[in-house]
Amino acid sequence: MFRIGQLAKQLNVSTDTLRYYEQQGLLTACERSTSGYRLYDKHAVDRLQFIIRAKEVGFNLKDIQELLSIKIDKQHYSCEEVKALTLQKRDWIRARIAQLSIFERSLTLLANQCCGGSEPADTCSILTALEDVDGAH
Amino acid sequence: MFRIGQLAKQLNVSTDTLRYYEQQGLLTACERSTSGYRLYDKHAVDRLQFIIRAKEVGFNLKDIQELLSIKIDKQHYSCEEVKALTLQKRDWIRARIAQLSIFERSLTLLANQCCGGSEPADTCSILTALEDVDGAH
DNA sequence: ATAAACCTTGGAGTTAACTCCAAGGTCAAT
DNA sequence: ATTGACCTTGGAGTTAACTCCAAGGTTTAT
Ligand SMILES: [Zn+2]
Ligand SMILES: [Zn+2]
Ligand SMILES: [Zn+2]
Ligand SMILES: [Zn+2]
Repeated sequence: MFRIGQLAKQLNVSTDTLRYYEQQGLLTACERSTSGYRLYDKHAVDRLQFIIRAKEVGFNLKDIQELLSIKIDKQHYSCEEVKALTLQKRDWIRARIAQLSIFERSLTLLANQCCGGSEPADTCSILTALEDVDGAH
Repeated sequence: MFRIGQLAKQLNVSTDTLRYYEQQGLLTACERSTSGYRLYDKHAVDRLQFIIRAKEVGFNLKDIQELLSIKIDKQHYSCEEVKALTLQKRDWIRARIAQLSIFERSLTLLANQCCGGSEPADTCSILTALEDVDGAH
């Protein structure tokens, strides 16, 4: 049994983060000391590790809540559901990437057309492209 | 001269958004009617159009503030500065894409390893990959 | 005994870009 | 004269995941 600071240090998160996770229902201390200190055991470490890993692959805390409730009751969930969650998140990320890629291309195009010189920006093609009504979209 | 609702409708934004832009110093009404109504002219349309275009290529409102202050005083800025802003934003977007791509690959890998069947998730490879201490990173 | 390091709670602040609301004033038409 | 559409302000709420703070209680070491 160890206290919040020790768990935090062990997995390199802040104690504030751990209290936040508890508040979000992700990771509750299994016990409290007589003075009210949170006490954790090895299972808590595993659970926190799971949370951290899930974050590393792109799940948000809401996703992770779902994953955790599946994890503690695997019999009552199917591979199908877990995979669906994973693919759904992947698709969301793909959509976000697609949007950002459009931005990236637009900005690259704009930058390529600008001379980047030190003369006044009077005729800067970036500015005129953003101004002009007939800007090709 | 027209009022906020007409400008909003013309460029398909909400009046709340326009008031927000004013509060952020992006677009101020050139005049107020005797009763306090915001009044805009053609220049305001151009300016709002500029803001919208800049958003469409990925600039945020803070970037756009900078672009606008360059735009209204082009003599005192160089192409170099405008291009730098553009490239800087592009690089930021590239970094974000890179992070998301890592997520995307991780999730795809996880999904590929899971059978996705309707049997219980007892041995689901996605869950075990997130649990196992020796998970290859 | 006392200082340092740790813990508690509740609540506010952060970022971005809005969005919504309440309470009230204005304007055009019927 | 009264409806309805429009406008004003100020302020709160939204999302995500923390982060920071204050005021106080606990533990450990010297
Ligand atoms: Zn140039
Ligand atoms: Zn230029
Ligand atoms: Zn399976
Ligand atoms: Zn599976």
